[in-house]
Amino acid sequence: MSKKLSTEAYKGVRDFYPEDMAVQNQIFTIWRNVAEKFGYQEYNASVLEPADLYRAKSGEEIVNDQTYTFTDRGEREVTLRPEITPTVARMVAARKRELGYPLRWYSIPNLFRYEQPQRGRIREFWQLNVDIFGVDSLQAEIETIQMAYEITKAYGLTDADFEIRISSRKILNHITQTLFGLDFEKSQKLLKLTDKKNKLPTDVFTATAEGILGDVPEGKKIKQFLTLLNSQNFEEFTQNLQQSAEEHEGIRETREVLQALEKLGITNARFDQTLVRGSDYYTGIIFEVFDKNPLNRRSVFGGGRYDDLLDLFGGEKVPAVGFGAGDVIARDLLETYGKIVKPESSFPADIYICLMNKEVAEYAQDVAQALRGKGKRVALDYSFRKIGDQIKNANKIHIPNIICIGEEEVKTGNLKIKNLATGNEESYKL
RNA sequence: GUGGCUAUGGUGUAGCGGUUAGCACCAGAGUUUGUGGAACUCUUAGUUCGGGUUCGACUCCCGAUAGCCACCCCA
Repeated sequence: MSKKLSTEAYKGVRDFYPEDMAVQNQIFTIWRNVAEKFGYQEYNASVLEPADLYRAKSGEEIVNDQTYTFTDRGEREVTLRPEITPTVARMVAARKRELGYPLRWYSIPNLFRYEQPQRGRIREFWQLNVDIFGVDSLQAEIETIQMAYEITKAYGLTDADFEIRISSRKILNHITQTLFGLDFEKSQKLLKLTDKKNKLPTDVFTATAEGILGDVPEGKKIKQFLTLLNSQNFEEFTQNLQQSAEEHEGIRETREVLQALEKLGITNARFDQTLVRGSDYYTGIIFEVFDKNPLNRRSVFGGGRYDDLLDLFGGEKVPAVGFGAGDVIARDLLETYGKIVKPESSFPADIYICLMNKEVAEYAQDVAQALRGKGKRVALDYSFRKIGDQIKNANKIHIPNIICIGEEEVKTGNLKIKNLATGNEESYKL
């Protein structure tokens, strides 16, 4: 024999044994139920996309370092999709004129990212993506946030376990560009820093911000910046923003969303000026669902408005709002909050037919087929072992009822369906 | 990409510079049992891989690989 093959899965990807698949299906069911409850249609696409699709939006560096990209035999550069938003944007743009708006679409794609695996981050994962196209108004944001809220509740979290953080790119850009007069590049830098505020020591954060703002002599900007970031709530923030605050679009929108959510009974939404999100394509409201449990402390959902993304494909604008939710964190949450459905309750079959010897095989097949005709799921044991061993096997693979077939049953046609858990017997005649 | 920790039968683990590498579960064989999630007996199977130090390495050192954690990044 030559070198033995490893039984391990490829780095950063998972095998789904039946018990893992059961959990995966449980998660997908939660996602599908909520998406369809809100009238969303499912779509999908190939995992392969031309590399240019991601270069256009994310830049060369991200494509080279963080995706699986290769050259095919026709010299085309191909990437395993690291997200599906560019794909859905492409699909919508391709049929822009013939699709009816508002367009509500969802998908559960597997995505690939070439990263160092760690808790909550692996190389292949599944993600629910929900997008609504063609809605200018804030109703789109409100609706998708409501969906994120419902899914989080379905994971088993209570309102106190998580919070919905809401921010606005319009406000953030207003601060960096209008208020502080930063150019695009510096603005991006400051926003990235803002996103990390809670992770960095205060003095490091302040020093770095000062460097970007570059007003060392007076220090007026940095003072104002810190005041804004340290605002305890939305009202305090708007007051600190002063002058044009009331008229500013971002402020108005954020207030409207917060109020609408409260009216819907969603009380754990709050404004968070340090929420930025990595993606450059967001144009308005952005939001995240955040688990407050110290075990997770991670973003469960993230999304926002991206009105300009479809411009990449030319033609007129299509406004869009969407969010994504990963299966890895969903699994962690279901585990944390004890919502995993035990595999014992998901039987592969209803009835297990135990054969005493080879002679009864044909008869047993007939019985099985008759029961299947009545909508029962039936599996047979072909080992012809001792009846005790066959029952043991039925228990191991979680089949609740058995029928034993030997010479006597074939002769008389009297069958007994026995429930292994309760011991109850039910007569059955073929 | 960088750093820290880890790696023992299929699974979970114990242990040691010289041991027949121990235990539990699982699996397999057999005995008993026509209805029981059974009992009893026996068996198989392991030091991740590649170097080095040593009389001798599962044990110590280096490298690779994989896992966990953190950084980076996070679409």
